Amino acid sequence: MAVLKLEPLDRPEGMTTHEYAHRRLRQAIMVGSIRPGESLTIRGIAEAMESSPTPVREALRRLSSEGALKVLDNRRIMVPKMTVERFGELIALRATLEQHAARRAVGHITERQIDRLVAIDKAQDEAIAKKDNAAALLLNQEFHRTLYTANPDQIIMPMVESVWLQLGPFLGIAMAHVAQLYFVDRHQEAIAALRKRDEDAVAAAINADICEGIGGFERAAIENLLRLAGQ
Amino acid sequence: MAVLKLEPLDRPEGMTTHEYAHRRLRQAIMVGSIRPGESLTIRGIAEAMESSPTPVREALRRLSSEGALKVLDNRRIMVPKMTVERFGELIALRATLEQHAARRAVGHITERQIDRLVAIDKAQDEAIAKKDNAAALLLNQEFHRTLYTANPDQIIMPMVESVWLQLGPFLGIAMAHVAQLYFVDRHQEAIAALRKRDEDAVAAAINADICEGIGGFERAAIENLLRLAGQ
DNA sequence: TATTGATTTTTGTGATCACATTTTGAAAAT
DNA sequence: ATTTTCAAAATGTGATCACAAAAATCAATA
Repeated sequence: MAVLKLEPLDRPEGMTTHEYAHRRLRQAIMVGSIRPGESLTIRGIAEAMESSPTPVREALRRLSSEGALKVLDNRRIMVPKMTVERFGELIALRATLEQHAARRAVGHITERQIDRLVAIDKAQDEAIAKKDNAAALLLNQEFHRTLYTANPDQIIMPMVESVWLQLGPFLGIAMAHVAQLYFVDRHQEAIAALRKRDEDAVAAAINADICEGIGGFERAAIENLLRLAGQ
Repeated sequence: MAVLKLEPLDRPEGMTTHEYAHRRLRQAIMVGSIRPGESLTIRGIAEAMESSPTPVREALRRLSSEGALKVLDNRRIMVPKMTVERFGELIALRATLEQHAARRAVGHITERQIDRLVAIDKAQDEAIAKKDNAAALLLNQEFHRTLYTANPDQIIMPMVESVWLQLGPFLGIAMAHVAQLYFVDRHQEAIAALRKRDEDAVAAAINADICEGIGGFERAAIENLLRLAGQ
């Protein structure tokens, strides 16, 4: 059996086993440490995290509902393979979703929350300077999440996270094969637009942030990466 | 214990128990037959469908990941309550998601598939004429699903279904308190735009279809409905 | 050597059980 | 009548077991 490497995560008291399993698997998928196509076994995962099949199955069900995993006809479970077409769909959807989420947040976000965005952006820049890809990625996500959740009635966040999760394996491949991910972001542009409550400008900044960031990969570069990773 | 009424669904051979439980619960939520706020118990559901806690728990996990159910701090599970704000968010998100999905389908859909849309629309009109609300609702969903899934690489459909599911309970309330749901749709406009491969026109038709359909409820009417239902 | 066939192992699935926590309901006290 | 206390019932959770299906292994055959 393929040995599943699962980074141990800290487990807050009161967290259920299936929830913990969900978080650990999610994390592993997000950073691309589970190879697409590699089939996951319930017992294997349970053993790797020293628990039993029941909670692991629940975690797997959730992850498949979140689009992070695919159940085959054999009832086998795997990380979906990435294709150029799927990648294009994911980026386009991400742009649409996050522009919508940003627009819907403009009317709710407070100056205090915008200050927090500034702080997160600063921390991300520092992580980039230190060439800490993983930290930069996490801070980038936190920036976007903080913006979108400023809307208290927001219901889109799980969908945004789903897209991030489906993009995760590709990022993992990219980080493994590209010496250094060069980050470009339009966060300051977004912040300025937020201060002015300019909804269109916020949406434009978010759109550019996505399209020039991860979405900026050329088709040839994507094909190359996928080939390198043996997809 | 509150007796849970679960409409028996036909179960194709080979369908697992948790999958069957998922479908039955989903159906019940979609038509609003589970009151928001009513707490669901695993054992109660298992008993109602003559199975055991394990597969029911898996179904509940999936449904909560799909936004159809909410887990409270008590670990109790319930259908989320509807508010005017949430309703507004759901409609706005639905419009954005489905316009995107429609745009992404225009380049892929075949004339044959458009013919199928025509047939579905005709069937829906007949259901409306017969005042069969449930059938009309299902056919309306089939129309939209058929359009969006014309794109073979589409990844948005689960999200669209999630919004439908979250809107479901409200529809249930509306159908229970309004004598007759009057359906307005822009399907023929969408079909004409599809034949012309006019992406903007397709998106406009879908947007109008949503905003003038379920989204057309006035704020006062929504508040009234929610109050009637004792939310 | 490649291929078929049978046997063994692995795997997904769902029922059951034990345990801890929560909820409930009745009795007692204020 | 209201609140508090405490025991009983209900509930979520996770480990274990049995069963069937799928996969893998290996021997026999072409």
